[in-house]
Amino acid sequence: MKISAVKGMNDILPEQIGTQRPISAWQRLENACRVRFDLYGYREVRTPVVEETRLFARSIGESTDIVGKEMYTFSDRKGKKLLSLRPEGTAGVVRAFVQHSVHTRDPITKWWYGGPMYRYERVQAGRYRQFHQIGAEAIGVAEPAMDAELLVMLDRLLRDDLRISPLKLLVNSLGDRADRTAYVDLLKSYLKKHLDSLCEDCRRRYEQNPLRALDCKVPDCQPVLDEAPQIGESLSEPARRHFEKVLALLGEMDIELEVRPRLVRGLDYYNRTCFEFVAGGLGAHDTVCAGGRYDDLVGSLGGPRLPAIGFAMGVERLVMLLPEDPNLEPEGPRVFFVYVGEESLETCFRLMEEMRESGVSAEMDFRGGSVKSQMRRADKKGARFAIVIGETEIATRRVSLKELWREKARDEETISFDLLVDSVKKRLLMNG
RNA sequence: GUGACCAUAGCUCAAUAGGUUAGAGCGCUGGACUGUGACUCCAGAGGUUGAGGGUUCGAUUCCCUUUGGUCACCCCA
Repeated sequence: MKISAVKGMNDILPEQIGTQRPISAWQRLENACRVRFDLYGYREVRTPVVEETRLFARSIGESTDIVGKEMYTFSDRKGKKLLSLRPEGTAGVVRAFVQHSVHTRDPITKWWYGGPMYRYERVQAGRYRQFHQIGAEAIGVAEPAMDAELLVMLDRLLRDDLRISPLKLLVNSLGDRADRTAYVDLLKSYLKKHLDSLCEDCRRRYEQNPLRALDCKVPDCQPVLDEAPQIGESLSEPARRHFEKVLALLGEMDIELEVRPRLVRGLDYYNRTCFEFVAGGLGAHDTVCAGGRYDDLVGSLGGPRLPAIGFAMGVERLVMLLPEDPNLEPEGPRVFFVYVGEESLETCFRLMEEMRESGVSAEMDFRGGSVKSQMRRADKKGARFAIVIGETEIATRRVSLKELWREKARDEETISFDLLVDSVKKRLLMNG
């Protein structure tokens, strides 16, 4: 019986298989995030993969596709509670923040998180059922500088640290709740007049979520949408000033961006600033990072009425775009021991461990076989040195150190057992 | 939920019009060198042609069903 991984859930292997990047690419991305977030005062938080379903329903929105049809939901053994695999990270993080009354210790909380998320969707390029997000949330600051700092941090991370290119930052303001409801009314009455020139999907959106119609890609819809009222015109004075300040601060830092009046977000909780980083070369899903302000969410989950802003990055999408690492380390052992006969196995075993204890990676092939086949393996693993140990070496307590990689370098020098480790270390220090 | 395309060795792909024993490169194992890799040469292992059914003297090839994969729509990171 051959069992393979569940559809849409992928293995990440040490080496590259097909288009699936090796785990080293993931590690590079994760390390870059860790370093960058630390620089800006974000601390890591880890929350469970499973939460009560109501948490997601309340925060993400009952009417969203995510909650309506994409969650992995089940009842636990006792049957009382409905649980779900998390479809995104913010809800759980905010829940943890509220549950532990974190705001009582510090009025400002900056947290980052990462891990697998789950959505039951048809898989497609850049979209999986188990996928990974790395995100951050800054809770407690309403000032526009917070928005700007977050965007500067992301721009530096994506552009400078990860070298994602091409990359575009799109921003918009959704206004406050009242602005949004006023605008939705305005938009609806406009769309109503043009329903017959809109596509089928847009007519459905008109009923369900008019804002999403603005995102429509159907060419025939564009003329109508271009003429549609823009949310910018419906912003309250404070919301407008907030947005302008964000843009001013970003301009100050020479952050390149595009204001997209038609940019909206899929989750219900966003207000004011929202943004998206889009890259090329990913098929239909070019967004690698998205987020925005959610000033009402913490309060609505039973916590203090604190403003917040956050984002999430799609790890699979970013990893796919990560340029090859120019200075990739050879991952093989530095030293490979080759043994000839049972007695030399013991000697190799001991010397190999001595090598490792002093910090030099070493391996051997316990399966034995011919010296040739063991040497082949040493080469294949990318070892720097090979050491063959047989009867003569044991008798003289000396080994010859063969340097691989080099074409000629026949400098097989004999070294006594006692000096072996030091000698290898010295050579490693001398040239790489 | 809707639609399109694909499926042959571990990987990438061949196989004339439906024809005999399904091939190649890479990888793997071994040998040439009985204690020395990488280069070269030689050999070997590895296939229910995704699965099931049908048409046919004969199916990798044509038809149906099914499973899996890929991509797009919806939606989203």
